[in-house]
Amino acid sequence: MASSRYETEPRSRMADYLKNNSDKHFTVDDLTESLCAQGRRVGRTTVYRNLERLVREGSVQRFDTPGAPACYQYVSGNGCAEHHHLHCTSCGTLIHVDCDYMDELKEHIKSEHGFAVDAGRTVLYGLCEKCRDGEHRE
Amino acid sequence: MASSRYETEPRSRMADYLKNNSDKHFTVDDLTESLCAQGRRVGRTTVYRNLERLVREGSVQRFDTPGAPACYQYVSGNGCAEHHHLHCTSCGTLIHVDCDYMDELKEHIKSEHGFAVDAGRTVLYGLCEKCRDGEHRE
DNA sequence: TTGATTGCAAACAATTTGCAATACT
DNA sequence: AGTATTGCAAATTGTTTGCAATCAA
Repeated sequence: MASSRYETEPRSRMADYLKNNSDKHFTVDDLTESLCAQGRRVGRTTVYRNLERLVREGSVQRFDTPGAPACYQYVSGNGCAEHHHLHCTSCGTLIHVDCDYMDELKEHIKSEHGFAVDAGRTVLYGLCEKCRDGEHRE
Repeated sequence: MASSRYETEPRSRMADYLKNNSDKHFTVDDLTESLCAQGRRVGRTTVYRNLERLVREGSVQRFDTPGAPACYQYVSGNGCAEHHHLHCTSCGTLIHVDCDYMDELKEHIKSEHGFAVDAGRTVLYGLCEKCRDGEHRE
């Protein structure tokens, strides 16, 4: 199941960086820039390819927001595939939700609507607390 | 609030077509082709622009699937902004879910997690009944 | 007639691919 | 040495924009 053959410097540096900043999410360009800022330069193509791989392996989640470039964020390996994610459309914050309600929901949708929700692929969009407050003030 | 000034033939034909096929979803190219097949040709740009407008006005919903072109589908004006949608990642079918469970969920997420889900923008991805059966047989 | 709409062609932006140079084991 | 990986440049793809011609009011 392991898809790596060689352990390369750019890839491990990418993985480390994402893991050490697991509270943030990055576009390919963000990441490329950050990695280059560490000293050795890394090509954008490589970042694309390794992110794709990390997503496939499950340690990184990809978020697609309509017009913008995709965002990537480290997810703590196990667990994230089962719970849902909330993504704030305003500030981009990602919230992990792991509670019974979600499980019940999944169960309900399966039994009542015959549909098997893929929690790992599903993101609920909306506004986080902070951004909702912000809107009021405007 | 009405954003139309002139009523044009391409636009009304588009709207009609979408409404008359509200059980299906279309990419810009699908739609352009179908409209051209009706006789008078319509430019892709026009389709883009009018879809954008219909989405803004709320009569059409837009779905973004990662790599693929966006899909558009007529939604019966009122109501669709409040309920959730299930999108089958295999066959592309769109299912409208309007039941108490979802409302409760929204309520729960708001009170427990401080997050206001935007149902209109949120799509739950997974497999519909038909496609799940299909997978078993393979 | 005035202003909105159309649609072509060109511009853009995100991502992918071909391929020679390079790094890993 | 042999194979995977890198990274540039070029190609693709979905979408947007400039602008002159056309259409609705």
